[in-house]
Amino acid sequence: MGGRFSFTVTATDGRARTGVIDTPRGAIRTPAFMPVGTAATVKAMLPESVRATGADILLGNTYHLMLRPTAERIAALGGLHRFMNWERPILTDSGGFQVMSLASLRRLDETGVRFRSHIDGSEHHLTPERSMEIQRLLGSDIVMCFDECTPFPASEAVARASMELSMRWAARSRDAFGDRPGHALFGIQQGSVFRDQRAESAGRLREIGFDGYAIGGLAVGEGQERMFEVLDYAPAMLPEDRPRYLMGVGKPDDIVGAVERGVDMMDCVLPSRSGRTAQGWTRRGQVNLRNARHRDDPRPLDEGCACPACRNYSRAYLHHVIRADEIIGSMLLTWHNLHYYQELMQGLRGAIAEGALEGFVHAFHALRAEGDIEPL
RNA sequence: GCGGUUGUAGCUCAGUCGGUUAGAGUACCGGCCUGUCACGCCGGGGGUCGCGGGUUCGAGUCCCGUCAACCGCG
Repeated sequence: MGGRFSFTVTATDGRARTGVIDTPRGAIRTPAFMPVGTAATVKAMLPESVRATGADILLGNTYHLMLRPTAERIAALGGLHRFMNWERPILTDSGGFQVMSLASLRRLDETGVRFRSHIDGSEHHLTPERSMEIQRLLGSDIVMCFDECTPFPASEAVARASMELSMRWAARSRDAFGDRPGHALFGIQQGSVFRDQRAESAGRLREIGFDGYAIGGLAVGEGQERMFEVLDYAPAMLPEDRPRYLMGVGKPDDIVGAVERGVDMMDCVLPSRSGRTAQGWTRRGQVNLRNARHRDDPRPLDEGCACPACRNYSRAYLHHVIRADEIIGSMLLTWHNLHYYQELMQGLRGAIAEGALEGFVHAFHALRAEGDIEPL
């Protein structure tokens, strides 16, 4: 697929930016929230429903798709977009997160990582070169460098060794990716919570040169305060004219804080996973639909929300189908959560465009401070 | 009427040779989830061991009686 990949900032407000990433598969409005579709599906959602929430781009995952159904099979079937019926942009993670999350199932050395499959025990050698190949076979629009997501807490020495390994892998990823018009390769900054390491990582990535730059190794247990401390300096270390992608974030207030600090893209499993574990995210905060107080409540989850779950169903119904473990419970709550996240992003984009971000953020926190609606 | 089996948490059950404050699953009440090993994980409340007597230092456990349910025979 020929064509362009470009990023245009259309407005700024403080450190925050809004704009658009153009790709041959369509535009991505920024700041963007990307729902996670690890195994070629945003769980409990049809792709057209995900699109209806306002998502411009989805995530897929190298590690999971490599194991099942395999990248070669997906390529033979016409690529990931066609396979999963999502024609818009897809960003694929490289497997770097699984280097951390599946630490007990893998062995790491300079060449890469050997994983023992959690599905059938088979062994897979994931290297920067193999990760690039898999992401090419999938047809990913935005390819992520193969890295190691540094766990938290990590000592300065451990964090440095991890960051330096990721930088060597970034160079190898760049070489292996080659020149693919219309497809982007993003580098990933590491360095844990150490400012000098973040700066060094950013410098090495800029030297290599990427189409976009991710901030990795955050939201891994350090807490919001320390994450924001890093975000107070990390984005400015990355090229201003390229998208900045904060990986794996987050809760709504994490997202707002990250956008205020200059982040353009984010992804998180939280709205979709929470949707399957009874947690609803609304303008008023987090609501556990399993709680008995919803049992007789005829009101919608969020009276101001236009999603199907809020338009057509009561809290009592959501409570019932979730408690009864009915599939539609996961469907409705996931739909709502993704809708709310996208509405939040739209609000942030609009506020930045109008130079009104401060007021928007103030209102965001004020409504949350009120808490959920009173019980009946 | 006779013989047998079974009565332990709301429900389904475990409980060794009689031995600490009687357990599990589920249900119930609540919490958690951040580049998805995830329809998952964690915590909490809840019992006059059918009832009454007896033996014993000590009984859910052994003995006697009794009530109930179920099975079989009349």
